[in-house]
Amino acid sequence: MTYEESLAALADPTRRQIYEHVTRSAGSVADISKGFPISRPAVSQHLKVLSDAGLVAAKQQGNRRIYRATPDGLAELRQYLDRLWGDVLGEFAKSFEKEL
Amino acid sequence: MTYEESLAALADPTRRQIYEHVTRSAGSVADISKGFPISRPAVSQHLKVLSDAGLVAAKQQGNRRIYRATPDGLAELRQYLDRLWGDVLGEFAKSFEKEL
DNA sequence: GCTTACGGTAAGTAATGACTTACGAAGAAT
DNA sequence: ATTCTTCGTAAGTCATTACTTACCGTAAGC
Repeated sequence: MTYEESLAALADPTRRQIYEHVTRSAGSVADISKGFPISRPAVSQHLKVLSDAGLVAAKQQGNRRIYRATPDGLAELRQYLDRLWGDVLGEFAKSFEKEL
Repeated sequence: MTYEESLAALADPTRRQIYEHVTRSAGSVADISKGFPISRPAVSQHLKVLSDAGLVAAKQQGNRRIYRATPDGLAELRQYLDRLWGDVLGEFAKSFEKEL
């Protein structure tokens, strides 16, 4: 569960769409698959990547697994970007000083 | 210059390293290439992707191009993640209510 | 019991993309 | 003027990965 994994997980367009869907409403794999033009195993594989990144988590409910979004992976990613943001603003300010 | 581009740009490990390097200190393509085990054209291609995403920008200086990090692309990405963060926290809270 | 629904995993394929070398254009230096 | 540096781009190669179909285990329904 690192920010690298979250970054790689959200980079793929369809996987990002799946994540956004889960973000808005949790559901079983079959439910989630309904809205996408790819096969159910493909969705399952995407959910595994999202799960490894800490972006979603599954709760077993009888025969089905309910996937829902978790804050963990996203929090890590936001923290990393905040660090970058600080560096960028710092260097950006320094570049102005040099130009004067 | 969309958040999708920034996401895809930062997903690749070596490209992310290049970006972080530029973040800390601006420099020419040759300068940046010094620290990496890949060819100069490869670095150039990575810089193009970063540039298209609005993460870096080049300033022509005679024969050389000085690349530096720009806030634009990173700002878009952070904004997108903030939107996601809100959705995730909202759904996360609702899931607690349901369990009680 | 048997069958049906759910979902993870294996294996194979096709597309994407990260790299290489080769080349060409444009400015600096001698 | 020509030589050298800088850097972008084209073309080709190799690895990664997103997808497919096929299969298996497990729980629910009849």
